[in-house]
Amino acid sequence: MTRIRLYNTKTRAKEDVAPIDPANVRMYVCGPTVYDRAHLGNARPVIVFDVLFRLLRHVYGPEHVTYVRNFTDVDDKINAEAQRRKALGDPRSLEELIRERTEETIGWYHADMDALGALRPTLEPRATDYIGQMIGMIAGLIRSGHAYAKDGHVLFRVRSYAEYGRLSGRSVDDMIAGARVEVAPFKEDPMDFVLWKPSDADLPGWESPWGRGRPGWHIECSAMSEELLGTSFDIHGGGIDLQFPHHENEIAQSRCAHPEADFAKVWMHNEMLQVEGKKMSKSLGNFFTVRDLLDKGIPGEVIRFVFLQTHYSKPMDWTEEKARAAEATLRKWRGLVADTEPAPSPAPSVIAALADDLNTAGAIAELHGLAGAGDRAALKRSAEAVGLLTDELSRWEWQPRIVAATGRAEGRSTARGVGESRFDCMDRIAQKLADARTSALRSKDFTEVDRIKSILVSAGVEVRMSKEGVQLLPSSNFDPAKLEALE
RNA sequence: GGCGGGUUGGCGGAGAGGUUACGCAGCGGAUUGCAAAUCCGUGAAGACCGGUUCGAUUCCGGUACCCGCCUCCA
Repeated sequence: MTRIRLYNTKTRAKEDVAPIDPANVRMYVCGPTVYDRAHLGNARPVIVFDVLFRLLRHVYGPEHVTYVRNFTDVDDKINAEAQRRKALGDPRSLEELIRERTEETIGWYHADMDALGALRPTLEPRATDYIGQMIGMIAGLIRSGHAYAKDGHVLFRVRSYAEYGRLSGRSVDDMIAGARVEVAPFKEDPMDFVLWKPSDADLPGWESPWGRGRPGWHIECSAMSEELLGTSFDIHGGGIDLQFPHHENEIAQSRCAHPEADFAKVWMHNEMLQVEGKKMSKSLGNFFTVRDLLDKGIPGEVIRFVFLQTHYSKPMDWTEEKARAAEATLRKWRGLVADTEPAPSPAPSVIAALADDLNTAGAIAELHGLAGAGDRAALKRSAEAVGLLTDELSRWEWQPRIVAATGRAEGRSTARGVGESRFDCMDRIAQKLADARTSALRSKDFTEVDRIKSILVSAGVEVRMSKEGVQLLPSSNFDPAKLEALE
């Protein structure tokens, strides 16, 4: 069996993965707060842990891996959006507006992540469906002295957990010394964090022993992971920015609630995304969502490829240049594996790269090797192991056909599935160009051929002409409107 | 201020204490009405200063610069 090695943030070392129960390998990843479209940075953990999910399924069997990724659907930003809509005159109740907002955001999230070729996790719990478990866990922490209630709030007593700060390598005293937070009056200690907080009448709330209120952010993940994966499980993932305080707090809550258990054995953190060398932020004007890129015509598969080129533990830079290069490579590979039956299993070299702490860049290098060797079946199957060259992601590419100079069309044609209409004119124009070229080759007057070609190029269509015939390849920025002059 | 990550050829980006990463771009050639694509070939690196070693880009220490977290942003 393939030995998977992963870098464990908790021990700061690469370790062999030894599942608690190989018949049910369990992974939890912190999911999105569903208040708006996912931005490009949100895609990174999704793709990273999707590759790990695929690898675990490959090694332990698809039915022996449980992957949980939550939706945080109770949050002040969600409330703010709902209140904004209400202020704009929407007659519905706040609860209805919140429900609508989270429902539509979850729908967007699924659509966008599907477009990136990410498999859906085994379970996608919503925080609001686990309020009871959270209340139970908080009550237990109060009983054991790890938490206290004050003025409708419940706070975790950080000093009661000696190992607090272990994951992120911080000491409580250092943090207090450098802290910039003002201390709320209901806190015993500045480091204590909220488990439960009171809700006003105009905020969503649930009845609890401490009054009507809502849970703090950190308790959600502790309660859901325990309910769905147990008190000890194999892998916990998320962005490096969650390492502190979110993951530190999760560990404190869960280990204090269940001192006999380990909680997560391996902690994995992906590094952040940058855009053209800078942090993505609204103030820098380089903030964009996954949907923005898809709408610009950049295929999800291209986005995925760009992400996989950088190891998850390193900061990654998104650039237009990378997207262009990735698209060129994928075009080449897709041409190579078209109509190819995948090999029964991925190339061992690809699996070996992935098993070495998810070395996706190394895996892609191996794929280049397979492509260079012309091993189409292995390329297709191996690429699928990292979620590339899958049939689900093939829609972006128009499968070009060659219109021969003899006037007869050859080969397969048209895009598969959705989006076909965009390319409806392609065959007709290709034929027109092929005809013009046939007569030009006789008359030696290429004026008309060059005219058609330059219009196509300006519309974002690559034109290839050879003695086999004419081939048109619309690129991702193809604009059908610019072809009107040819109609 | 505290904690953490990074610095590899023109660009992107891996592994390995001694032997070609890989891709893109470039250059030379084949092919082509032009061009593209394709094919063949090819040069190019390891921030800086020390140390360990027969030998380090790879291990250790320091310096510089960049980035992130410490604020419910993945």
